[in-house]
Amino acid sequence: MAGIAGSDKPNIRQVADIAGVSHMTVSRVLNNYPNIRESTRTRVLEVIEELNYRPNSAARALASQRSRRIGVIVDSSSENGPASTLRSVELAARQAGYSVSSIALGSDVMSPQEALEHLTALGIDALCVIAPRSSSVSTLRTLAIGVPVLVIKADRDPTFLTVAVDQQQGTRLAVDHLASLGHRDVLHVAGPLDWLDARARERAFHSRARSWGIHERAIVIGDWTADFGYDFARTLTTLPDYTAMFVANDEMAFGVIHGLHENGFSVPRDISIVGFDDLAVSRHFLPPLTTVRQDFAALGERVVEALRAAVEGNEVPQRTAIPAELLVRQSTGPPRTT
Amino acid sequence: MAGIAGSDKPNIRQVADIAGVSHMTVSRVLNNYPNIRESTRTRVLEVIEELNYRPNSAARALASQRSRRIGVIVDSSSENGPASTLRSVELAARQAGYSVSSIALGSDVMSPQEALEHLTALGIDALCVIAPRSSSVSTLRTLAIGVPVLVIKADRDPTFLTVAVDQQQGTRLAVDHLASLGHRDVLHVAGPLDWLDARARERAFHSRARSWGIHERAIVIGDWTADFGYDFARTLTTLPDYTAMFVANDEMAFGVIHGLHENGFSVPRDISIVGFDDLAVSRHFLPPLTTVRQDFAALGERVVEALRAAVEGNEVPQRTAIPAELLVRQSTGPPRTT
DNA sequence: AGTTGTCGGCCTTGTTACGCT
DNA sequence: AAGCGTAACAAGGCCGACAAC
Repeated sequence: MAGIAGSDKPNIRQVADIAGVSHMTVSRVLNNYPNIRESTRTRVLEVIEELNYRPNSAARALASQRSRRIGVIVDSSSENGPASTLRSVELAARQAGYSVSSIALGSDVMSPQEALEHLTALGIDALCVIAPRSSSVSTLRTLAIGVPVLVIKADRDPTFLTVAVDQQQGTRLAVDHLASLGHRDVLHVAGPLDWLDARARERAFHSRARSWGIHERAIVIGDWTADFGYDFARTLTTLPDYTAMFVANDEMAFGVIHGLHENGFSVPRDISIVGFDDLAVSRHFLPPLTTVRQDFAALGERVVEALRAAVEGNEVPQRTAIPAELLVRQSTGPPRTT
Repeated sequence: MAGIAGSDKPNIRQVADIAGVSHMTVSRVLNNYPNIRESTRTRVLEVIEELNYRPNSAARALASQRSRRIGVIVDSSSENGPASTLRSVELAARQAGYSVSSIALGSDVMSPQEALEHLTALGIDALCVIAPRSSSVSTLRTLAIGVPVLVIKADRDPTFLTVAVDQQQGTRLAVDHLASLGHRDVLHVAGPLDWLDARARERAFHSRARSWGIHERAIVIGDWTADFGYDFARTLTTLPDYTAMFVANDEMAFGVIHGLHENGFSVPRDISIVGFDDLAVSRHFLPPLTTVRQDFAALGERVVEALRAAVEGNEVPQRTAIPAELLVRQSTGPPRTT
């Protein structure tokens, strides 16, 4: 088309013809087989460069029965955690030569089964499940999948590989921070308890609170949204008997602070607040939010490492925990002295 | 393997054998060809159901030279706008029977060329470019791509299809709001001007400000981050001679409010702030942020509609603009009277 | 007689082109 | 002409055969 003949996409045999070898030699060069003479390899690579040849991934997937694709099922992809995790998985996957196809569950009309259908129809070598509710995990447990499955969750699992940020340790950081400021009456605003992360934080909160002798009380169960936090805080018409809150994510924490403020209370003077996530805006909230940061980039890398090992038949780390980090800002202070 | 013979994935010929037809008939049933007797179609569909047969997408892509995949290049995928757009494109694509492969530009070591390389190596039927800088668009303009390309940007383009939220109209809403509150001295805090959206908002701001007789002044050019907004606001040790700011995105607006607050100024009493995006937390910021909302869901649908039409050879809408919406909250009020 | 390097043929699964009733 | 079939093809990978050193 462009004057020069053969501007169509070259295939492996054209490369072979020009290099004066068989198509299999080209294939071996491409796949780094050992038994190729150096001069042959160079010649082939030159022709590949010259023609700007790129192997056709569909043909490759068909012949090798390997798609080099990782399927990702992501629950509530609009939440910060899941979204960040997904992006980090995508990045790590690409760097490992894999592509990613993701399907969002949650608000869509999309069950785990359907999502899995879509992905297996696409042809995936491995499956990663992000930020799942326990119900999603249960469903997946009943399904025959045929490829390695990794679930991003904190607890060890008999069926799946797991990788996660250490929710327990992150929660400990938060509770220890409050306790060392002197708080002995702390409310936990949890996420929906069918979410594994929410459950893990809730359990860890109770356990750590107990060991500090923090007054045990009923927790509040939210839905991750700032709206919930706001509505809840607006119900507090008088100062409650606790002096701090450990809120399961930053968004709810924002809502809580907003609601408290509208009711005439001040953070941290009247109540201290610790969040979880460290959103980009958290340090610019009024007041800047003390929160627990999760290293999603590391998470994505561990995920891809593990799945890749599983796919390629190498030694697989059965479970990986990534440490969390506490960022102390201005939403926490000593308890009020009334 | 599992006792029953043939627990492996069935292929089209096995379906054909059991249904007593040729594999071509099965193919025709799958692709809704017209000339198939109803009874044959039913029989084939029954066998497909029974075997739980799913066509192999790699084989399909190889034979048909169509991957039913849309490649997406997304600039700064961590920003809210791009991220939301990407998710909406993914959703719309899946509903249209397409899959999506996305590559993030920006902080990564990844040029538009490389991204395009990756995607074309994967085999895509169409390309969508999200939230691009003008430099990315220029680069792409020089590249022969071979598939329909849609760029999400506000201006018409000779080379590419375009779809976008109407930045000009959205900006008008913001400026009109401030003007009708009485503001005649407004500062624009822009995004990086090599970003098409930032540039569009800046142009629209100037044009609309002029028609209201708003005092012309140098704009401030930021980088979309809350950190920038904060640093800028901290430089304002005394009240400036303007009474309102139109900030090009909510994140910077958060930073600005934070910085103003630390300098002892109050929003909106001393200065009114309008943002752009409507993040989930914007309504819970202190004060809740007046902002311009973009309908990303509609955006994704239009994108996929247009690309699909282009791929399948139907009538293509060359350019689509989606209206924006102003949300008036509490970060804006009448100008201070000093 | 072994290694090392290369070749041709057949395989993957579905679609396109054409042809026969 | 509606309804279906056969052959060729898409772009690679696997494997046995065989030549060269």
